[in-house]
Amino acid sequence: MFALIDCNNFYASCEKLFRPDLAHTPVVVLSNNDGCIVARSKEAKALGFKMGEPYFQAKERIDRNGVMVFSSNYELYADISRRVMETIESVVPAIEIYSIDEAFADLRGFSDDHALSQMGKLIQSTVFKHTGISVGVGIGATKTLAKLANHAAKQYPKTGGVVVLTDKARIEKLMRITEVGEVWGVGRRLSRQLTDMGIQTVWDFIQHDTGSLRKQFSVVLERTQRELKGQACFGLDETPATKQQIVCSRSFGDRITQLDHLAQAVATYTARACEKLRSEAMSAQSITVFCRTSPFADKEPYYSNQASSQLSYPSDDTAVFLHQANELIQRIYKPQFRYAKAGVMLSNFYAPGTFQLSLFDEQPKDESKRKGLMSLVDQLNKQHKGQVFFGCEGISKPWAMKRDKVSPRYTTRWDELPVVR
DNA sequence: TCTGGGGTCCTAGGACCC
DNA sequence: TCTGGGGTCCTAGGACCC
Repeated sequence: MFALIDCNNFYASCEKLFRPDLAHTPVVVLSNNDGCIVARSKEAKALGFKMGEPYFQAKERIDRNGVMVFSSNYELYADISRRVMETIESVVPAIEIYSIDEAFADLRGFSDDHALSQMGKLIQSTVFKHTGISVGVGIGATKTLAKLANHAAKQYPKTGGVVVLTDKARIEKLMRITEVGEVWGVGRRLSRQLTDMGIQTVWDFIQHDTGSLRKQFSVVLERTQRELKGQACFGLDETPATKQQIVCSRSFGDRITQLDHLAQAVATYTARACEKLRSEAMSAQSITVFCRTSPFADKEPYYSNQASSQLSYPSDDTAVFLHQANELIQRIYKPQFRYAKAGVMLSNFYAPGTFQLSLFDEQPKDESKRKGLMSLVDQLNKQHKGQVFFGCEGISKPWAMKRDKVSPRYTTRWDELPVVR
């Protein structure tokens, strides 16, 4: 048995946590650069604001309806997420953290519906008591069924936010009224293709012949169908797999035209990507740099390009990658464009000591001094982000992203603690 | 004027090996 | 007349997730 625990309107709920005055106010949270709406409180949902809606298009309706707007504050959300996950972990035998606001739990050994339902309610009330965040809990024989149950828990308030999906008749009833596009693993594209084939509901979908489903689509969709029929294809991953790539990219607050600004931005992203790399205790051999103009500006020409390079042996040294990144951005920069976004991708990872040199490779230099320097830089920046940085990252950063409406980092900065009067 | 960021997995096809 | 079979590795592209 699996449970899927999902925080309700997570980012919006985090913002409300320290603002009791906003308890019944509609709240939306914007993506990086204050671009799109990425989270909505239930009041904002009721007003019809959509996920992914561009802020500038919604702004007039936001003002008119007295909606409170926040820039995203990931430092806050990550800390609240950690508290939620730790609480769930203290109640259930094992969990897999699936995203910042979701976790699967293993409920093996719980025999009857009543016990499962009690467990779901216990998770819900404990998380709320410890963190102030409300969650929905869906329980089923497979992960995909737990997801479906969770969807029902959110959709139907009468459930109280906890749904146990084990009873055959109940499963059929739910599947007959749920569109196939709601299923975990069926996105926009597949959903349209399936509807075109006459498969509208989840129930239609599980009646379809498994073999032909695999032939026409892929093994991925076959597994999804099997999971919905109660055959578990996915287990609980308690230890997160080691990353295979690290990406750091941002849209700019203002368009960039100058090469030195673009190079500064790329250097900043490179430094951040290397920091993440070291926190994974990995080294990378490849780096890709990309930049592009806005795909939405139809009055100006579109340009997008990328370039990669390979080190002769893997590294986790920021200076090594900064050098590469600078060469790469010089290669793809063209002066006549207004750049909207750039990014850096690290790949080809090796754990320490696992890289195989070839007969004619030079022995890598002794890097222990560099390692010490990098770990010191990481330590200092952990205490206070941006405390130490490379000069090529720039100082004034005129291209930095917009976050005009960011709330205090209430739980992770001494000077931003909430004040009670 | 203004449209996010960071990931994973699978498949098909090409290059190459014996 | 007759033109193999079996395999790996890599990459690009497409789908999905939050």
